[in-house]
Amino acid sequence: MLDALDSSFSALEPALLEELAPPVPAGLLPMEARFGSLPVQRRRLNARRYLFRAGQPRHALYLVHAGFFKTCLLSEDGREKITGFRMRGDLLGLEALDLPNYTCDAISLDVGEVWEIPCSLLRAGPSDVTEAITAALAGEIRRDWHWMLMVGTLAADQRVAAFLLDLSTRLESLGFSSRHLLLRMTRGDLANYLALKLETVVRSLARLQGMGLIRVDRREIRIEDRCGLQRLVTRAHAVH
Amino acid sequence: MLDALDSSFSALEPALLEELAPPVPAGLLPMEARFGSLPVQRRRLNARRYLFRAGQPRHALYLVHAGFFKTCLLSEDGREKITGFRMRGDLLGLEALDLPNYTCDAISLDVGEVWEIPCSLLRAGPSDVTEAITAALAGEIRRDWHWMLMVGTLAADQRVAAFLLDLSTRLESLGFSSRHLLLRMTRGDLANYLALKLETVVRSLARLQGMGLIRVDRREIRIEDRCGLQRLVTRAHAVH
DNA sequence: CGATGCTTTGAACACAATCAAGTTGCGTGG
DNA sequence: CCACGCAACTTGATTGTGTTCAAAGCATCG
Repeated sequence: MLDALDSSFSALEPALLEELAPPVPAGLLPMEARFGSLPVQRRRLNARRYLFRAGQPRHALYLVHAGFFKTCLLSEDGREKITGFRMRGDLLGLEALDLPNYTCDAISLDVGEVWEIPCSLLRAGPSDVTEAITAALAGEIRRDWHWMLMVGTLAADQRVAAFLLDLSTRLESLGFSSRHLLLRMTRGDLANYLALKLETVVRSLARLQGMGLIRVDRREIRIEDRCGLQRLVTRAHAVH
Repeated sequence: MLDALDSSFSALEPALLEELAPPVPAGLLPMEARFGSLPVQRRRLNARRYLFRAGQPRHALYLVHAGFFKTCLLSEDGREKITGFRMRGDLLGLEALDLPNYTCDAISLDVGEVWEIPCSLLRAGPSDVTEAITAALAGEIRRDWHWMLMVGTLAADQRVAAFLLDLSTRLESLGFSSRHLLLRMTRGDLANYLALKLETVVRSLARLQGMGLIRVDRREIRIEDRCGLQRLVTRAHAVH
């Protein structure tokens, strides 16, 4: 269980962080180029730490530089929902940009580093910063809408396949391998995100492996037949 | 079928539009106050018209002043998804604010009026306009996330109940009755939005009526027991 | 080691989807 | 005005996918 609010720094070996933030094809990410020169504070986190929680006062935005995070919604009656997995180049806290407090939890899935972008910098910043933020906001909306489309129209196996393809694409754009994925989240997290049950995700992965589309070994996924996955998703019987 | 792109003006009786945009409790909506003084073009639409389509060049944002709209995503392989129902005070086109083209379709559900906000106005406008846009973007993200939570954690009846409660709240804030709802969308649209099938929505509405929570007469819904609806939603067995 | 958290697998069940008629309401045209 | 056609809606019977419940397997780490 995650019950400790621990935002303390931790001594991470530089080599480890390097591995988590390999040089991307284009060098620095656009967002990093924009903020790297500014006086942003860098914060390192261990795995399974809250970066922030819903309700806390929001005095900054966070740019993920290394590691992986999940953002979660928690309703009053205890229902929980992962709204997204965030990685290098993603901004955390965007959804509360017009509010004094965060409205979701942000939790690290492994060791990571974030750059803290104070609000003052956003308000007074040059217009290209404002534009970048607007783009990030609009991009999040488009991402959410595609999630809606996926969950609303695809069956379990297709959702899992679509997730793997999307993750593969995102990782590739960050300079990681697109064939060989290392899932940072548990099966339970994955199920929650895809609006399925843990057991269903397990069985879907097993079925995809049975079809020869992927190879599963614990948290490691090897994509054997990308086109086959794509076909599985698109030739949707519009099931479910 | 909606196959005609018709953005032409139509002669609507002023009285009809008045009825669709009653005086809200606070008078003018915040958004309207902000843009009402500026030289925005007003456009009237009949029912079932495309305001814009995915792929079209985006030269404006639209503020809904009267009527109801839906925004839809359409995947290449033909899957369709309604991403939201939009009403007075909502902005259309937000999700493409950083792109040259729209990424969704916006369709009127009945006669309506939108105010066209050209991009130039957004870029050069005063900072309070920028802030309002940011707030609208962040608000859309929060709305989408709550949709995810709902669809990911609630069973069919609960989703329908949650939808009715949300609609009731939104309509009330616009000066409409919160007890007596007139659905502007078909059962099919509703089902699509809630990630259910048409028949399931019909049966859910029938069940809610059977429980004495609502009264259904075609597109008219009377909320008989708001608390009961709320309880149905919150005391979620975390089903599904 | 034993403890814990995560994952896998099996069997039974339930909810929503599917398939198939009908019905209702509404606009159109005879 | 009624007859027609069509789209939206309702209802029933059946099926199937994903859930639920239960138990066991397997890593990691104190």
